[in-house]
Amino acid sequence: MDDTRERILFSAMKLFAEKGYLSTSVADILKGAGAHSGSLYHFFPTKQDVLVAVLGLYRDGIEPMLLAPAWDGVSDPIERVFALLAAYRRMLAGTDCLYGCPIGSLALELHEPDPPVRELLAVNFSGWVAHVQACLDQARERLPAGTDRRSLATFVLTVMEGGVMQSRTHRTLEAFDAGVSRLRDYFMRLEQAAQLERE
Amino acid sequence: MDDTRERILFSAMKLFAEKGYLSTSVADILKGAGAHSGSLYHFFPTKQDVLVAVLGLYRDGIEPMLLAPAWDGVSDPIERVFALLAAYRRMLAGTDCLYGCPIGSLALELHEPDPPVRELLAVNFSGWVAHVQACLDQARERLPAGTDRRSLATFVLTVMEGGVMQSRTHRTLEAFDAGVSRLRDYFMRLEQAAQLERE
DNA sequence: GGAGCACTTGATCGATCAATCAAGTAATGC
DNA sequence: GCATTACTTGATTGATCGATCAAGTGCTCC
Repeated sequence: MDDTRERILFSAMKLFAEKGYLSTSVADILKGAGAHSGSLYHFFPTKQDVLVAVLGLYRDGIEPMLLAPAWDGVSDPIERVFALLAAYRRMLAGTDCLYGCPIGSLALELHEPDPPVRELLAVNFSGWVAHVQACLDQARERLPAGTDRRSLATFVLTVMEGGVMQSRTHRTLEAFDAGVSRLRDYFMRLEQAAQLERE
Repeated sequence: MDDTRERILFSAMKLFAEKGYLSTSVADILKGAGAHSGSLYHFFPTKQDVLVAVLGLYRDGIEPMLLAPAWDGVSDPIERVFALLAAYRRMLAGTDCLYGCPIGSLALELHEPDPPVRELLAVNFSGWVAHVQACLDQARERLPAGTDRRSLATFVLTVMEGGVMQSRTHRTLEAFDAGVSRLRDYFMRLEQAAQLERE
């Protein structure tokens, strides 16, 4: 079959998200893919190259797999930011707070990742932040003058990842919801301040 | 010697923070401690029990090892919150953004930790949040009436952990600093709002 | 001084790991 | 119809893992 490479890739993606990179053995990946070790090593020089390919899938999937469904029917740029956070909340809620953001998990699991891996983790974060910043840029006039929108977009990712981490640990949505509520409050105050500026 | 147990414990603490739990072998711990496997297994039934003991050290060390030095000479309760964040910033800066919060790293590395481990991770987070909330309670009158101070304290940990994660990945303090700046801005606006309320 | 206990030493175990490789199959190009 | 290339199969390798254990050391208490 021609799709062996893809079956291996998606099996690895699933397992890395569920059990992490180190706890997933090559044998696990092969079992999930219905393939044999020779096939995996035909397509990928090492296990780490499988990870690199998986991180590439995430990078390329941000728009079509994550943002498109999350933003379906949501046009307001600031609401889109919170719709994205709501998508992560659904992921947490749908897995009893077991799985949140696979990139964040891998980023902290791999303490000193080889350059290509760290690069791809960083690219995934940057891509996410860039899309959020595009929303903020669109809502530029609703934010106080001089707002550092790149910094604010980074902050949104910070709140998401920090919330996911705590919610996974406590197995409760409380920390994630607290983060989103506080971010809501912050945005509300920013919009209020911008409103006052305009008067 | 009587301190073998302690040497093992502190060697494990150091290595878990540097390389994570899974990437640290029992042999690594023994080498760092100058001990032999029989000694380790005399004091701890399994490697996981070493982790449990290390997490206990962190839990008991929050006040004397983390807060006391961070808050030395800082009495204002809200400044204490940011002094704590500054301590983490120093940790990041002093290690080229390699090491941030060991609890956060372990929390995301161990995807489905055994109950005692997850419990101790959660207890560490809760203890940290409780101390921050104590600061906020002290500054109660400087915050808007009805502010959920527990939620706000959780938010502070969220910002710290999310910032550390990104800064470690990018090997840059930018994301961490962005988070702290935004949190500063948020607190400033909260204090302003409380000020207006009082008039 | 001897029994009992706490702890150390280090060889060793079976399991599991990522990775290799020779042999085999099937499709393509000429 | 033959050679070439792409891919599959699965046994196997050596390394490393957490954990065990029998033997030994040295202290304490009576």
